[in-house]
Amino acid sequence: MGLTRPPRAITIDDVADLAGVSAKTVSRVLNNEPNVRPAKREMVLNASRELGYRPNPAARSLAGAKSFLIAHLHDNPVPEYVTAVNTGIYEACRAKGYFLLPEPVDQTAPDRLDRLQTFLMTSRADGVVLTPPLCDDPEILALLQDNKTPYASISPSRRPEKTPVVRHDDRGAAEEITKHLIKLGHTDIALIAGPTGHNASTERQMGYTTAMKAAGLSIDESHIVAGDYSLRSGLEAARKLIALKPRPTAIFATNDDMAVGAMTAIMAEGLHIPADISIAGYDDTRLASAIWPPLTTIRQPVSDMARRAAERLMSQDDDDTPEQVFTFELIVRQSTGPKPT
Amino acid sequence: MGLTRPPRAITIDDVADLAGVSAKTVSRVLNNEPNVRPAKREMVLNASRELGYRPNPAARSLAGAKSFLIAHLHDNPVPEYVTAVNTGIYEACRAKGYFLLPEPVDQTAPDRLDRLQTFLMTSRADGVVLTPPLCDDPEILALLQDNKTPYASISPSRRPEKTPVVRHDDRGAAEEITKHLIKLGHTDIALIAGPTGHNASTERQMGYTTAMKAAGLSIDESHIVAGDYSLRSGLEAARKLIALKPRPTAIFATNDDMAVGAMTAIMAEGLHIPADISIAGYDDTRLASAIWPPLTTIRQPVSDMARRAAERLMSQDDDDTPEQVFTFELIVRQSTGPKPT
DNA sequence: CAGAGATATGATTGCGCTGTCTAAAATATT
DNA sequence: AATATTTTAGACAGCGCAATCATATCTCTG
Repeated sequence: MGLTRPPRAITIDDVADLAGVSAKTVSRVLNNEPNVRPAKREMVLNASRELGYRPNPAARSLAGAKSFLIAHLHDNPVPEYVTAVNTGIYEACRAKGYFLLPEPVDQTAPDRLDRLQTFLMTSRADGVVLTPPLCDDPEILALLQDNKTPYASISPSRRPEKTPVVRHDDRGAAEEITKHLIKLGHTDIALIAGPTGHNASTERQMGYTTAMKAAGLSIDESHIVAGDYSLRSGLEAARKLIALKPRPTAIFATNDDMAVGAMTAIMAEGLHIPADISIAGYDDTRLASAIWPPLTTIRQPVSDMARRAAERLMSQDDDDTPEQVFTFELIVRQSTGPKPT
Repeated sequence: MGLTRPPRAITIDDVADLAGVSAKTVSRVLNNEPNVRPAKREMVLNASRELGYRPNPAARSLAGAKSFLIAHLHDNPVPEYVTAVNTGIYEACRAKGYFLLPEPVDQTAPDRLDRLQTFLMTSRADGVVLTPPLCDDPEILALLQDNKTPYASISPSRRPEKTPVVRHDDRGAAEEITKHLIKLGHTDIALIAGPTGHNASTERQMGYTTAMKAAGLSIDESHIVAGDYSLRSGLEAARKLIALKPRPTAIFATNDDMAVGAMTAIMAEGLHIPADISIAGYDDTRLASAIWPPLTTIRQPVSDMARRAAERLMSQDDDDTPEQVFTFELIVRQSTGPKPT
């Protein structure tokens, strides 16, 4: 074993020799540079294919002053979200011959800036993708600018100037799912809100309010209960809501975890979903489709957004549309149904 | 802005000049090579610190024929697991100046080997960490060997020879959690098993059987229901179990998702946990501590195992202990209680 | 069909670091 | 004290590629 392997990796010169051209021409072809006649281009491509040539990334980086690395700076407790973002960036990178370098950042750590600085210098990443809450950290943004490292933000609260931003329409989505409940005949619709101060949380609550007002429905103060995005908080919020008289016939929880918590509380009470109460969530997590009944929810295209963010970082063309808003998807499943008669 | 930044990055020669030594000596110091007098070592370290020098990774790779990259090949649908493994590898890498390169592999894709080959050649990763099910794919293992890429496996079914392996004691853990239920007085203990053919699943079932037999308890055939690790399957399995007469007073589900599904079914039936039925899970996912009542479960130190796997890949010392077994942790929460009287 | 202009190709250099080899300094040995 | 041995330090080359610039080839124009 091993004897069949070449002792030395194939270099650009090997390809050049086989194709009968200079190394520079091979380089031009493989980097899609102009000024190569089609005939030679073909020869190079054939030779390259025949030898199974792969450029040495270290050499490319050193000579070209590019690392072909896109970093993903993240500090989000939800593995599902992080993974989805990773996936999107990965796909964009793969398509362009880049690599994804995930880098966790502890936003509460006092030395986070030092560590980030070290990371940027040692990795030499060509660009970084920022997810909440890091994309709202002014010190981190400043550090990136000082380092002249391009960055793109996913769903930031404030929009940094002149940098690519992708987001999705939280408010519109919340409005849409509330409308869905209204269409089913519900009028007493409760909201389990997210933590205050959280941007998406505020937006989602506003969407709910907008839809209710647009339908001419009054919003009872007691129908809005705050949670903290945890399953437990959803459970407790639902308990309060169930106790109300008259009882709301539908609950919109602003994330899936809280919705599932609410479902647990409701079922524990001997009530049925959606016969007695409809439940809607937000995020379309794995849980939403796993639980029974499966949850009506909103899917935001996290991976798509991340892919786009990475693409904008890698593309040459300057920012034409600096902010890009992605559409959501209302996913109707069995947890919502007509208002009980 | 930007004018304060140096136009050129700091090189090893800058450090060498400031320290009054040769570049090679700086290199020796920074790579912890021997044969540098303490005095000079200090000077180099000071100069390096003063300039904030960071070696250029591309140059290091090119000259040293090492990429300082550890890849994580994964094909697991559970984001939590993937993230935990990533975290462990990341930490090990960070400590040694390496970087983590995650690479999803679609085991069902017909071109998976080509893609993997390309990945190995283009990334030049120094080593890869394999997680199930990839670590049991003979073709992938062969490909890695052909490429002379060192690899370490986490919880493989079969143990590849002469390669580092880390695992945890599935059987022992299942035995332990079953014993926990027995100690609480339960005798009719049901099992929601995992998919057949899955190694961990088999082991966990064996642990259950062992504990039951050791306690002199008979295992009713009807008390063992197969699931597929999905929440839904746990729900359905629990429905069957609840319908039994006499009803089991405890259920051990071989993963948390199925346990939560079972809890949903039980509560929907108007039964109480753990007053009427105790539930135990496995894996200590985020869900386990989020749900109410929180789930008694087993925590396997996934991140620790991954960290160790990566460390073994990076360490020079040849495999002393080729297989390393990690201990589990029984986490007792409120979902299990004494047998109802 | 000659010369200007455009396009295509190659020779050379250097990116920043580490491996190898050799020379100098320190230490050990007789 | 002189030599042998080991340790420490530096000179130099080269990793594989892309940028630069020089040269060769081609196309167009009058």
